[in-house]
Amino acid sequence: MPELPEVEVLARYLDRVLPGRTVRRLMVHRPRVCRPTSVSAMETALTGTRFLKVTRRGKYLLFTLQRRKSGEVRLLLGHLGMAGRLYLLPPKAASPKHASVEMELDRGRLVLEDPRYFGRVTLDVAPLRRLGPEPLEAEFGVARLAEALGRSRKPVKVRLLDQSALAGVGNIYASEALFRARVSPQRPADQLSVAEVVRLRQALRAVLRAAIAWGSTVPLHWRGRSRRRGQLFYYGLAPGVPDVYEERLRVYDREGEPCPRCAQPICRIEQAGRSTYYCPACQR
DNA sequence: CACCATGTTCCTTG
DNA sequence: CCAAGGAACATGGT
Repeated sequence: MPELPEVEVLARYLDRVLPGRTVRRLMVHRPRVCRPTSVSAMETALTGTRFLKVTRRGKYLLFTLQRRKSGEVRLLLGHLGMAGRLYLLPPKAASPKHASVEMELDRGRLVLEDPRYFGRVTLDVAPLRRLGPEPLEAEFGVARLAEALGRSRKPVKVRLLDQSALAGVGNIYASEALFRARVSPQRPADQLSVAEVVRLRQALRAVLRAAIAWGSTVPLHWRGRSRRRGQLFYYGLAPGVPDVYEERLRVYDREGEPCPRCAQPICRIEQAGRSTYYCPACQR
């Protein structure tokens, strides 16, 4: 689920629903998700604060909260890891099996459901300083991408996954962007031509923007009632709804299928311990 | 049982 | 300094 577009879609949704609501109680089922912040520090810092806004940086959710009396503002970081989902539940609904953190609000509960427990909810904002530029910002020109790539001889696919070089690109969209740019994932990052960097920048932005426009690659499903009354909540895939997740991806998880451009079979290789999908004929 | 999985960090080896 | 590899985190799907 969660790369830049999915986190962006979720942040936009939460920013419509959370501002103004108060954290009544924090329930940390897995203390690890807060590290290095302690559970008690989290409780002290968050209980009684109000959401001001929800934004995104890389794959992180940024929750800005304010304490009413003092006006003190704090930042809470959320990360969905590999499989995390964040959504609102009605006040009395049962906790999901793998809820790692729940926040009881004035109406309902904000739940991080995360079967693999790789997700984070923490007051430690240090990870933000290590992030590279945002690929969708206007300032992210060819020069910025060239700068991110030019300092590394690693394969360009591996470099794209480095969050300190470029923020928000994960394993799916790295493959997809390289395919659109017709650049081989195995090319050393610092050896792309200017024309290739131009294509890759355009491809990255197109792929990410398309996924956001779609509503994320994994279709978001909304349960509950009226959107206007804030009853709506993100719940992932609804039962019986076909998973159109993969239909939009051109190469990811399509080993052996015909390339949509030249019909040669898509290849899967392993890079830095992770799968890369590409067309050896189109991408050089 | 085996192998794979949308992420990040830390550690070792060269 | 860099690159590359592995392990750890923990669970579920095929």
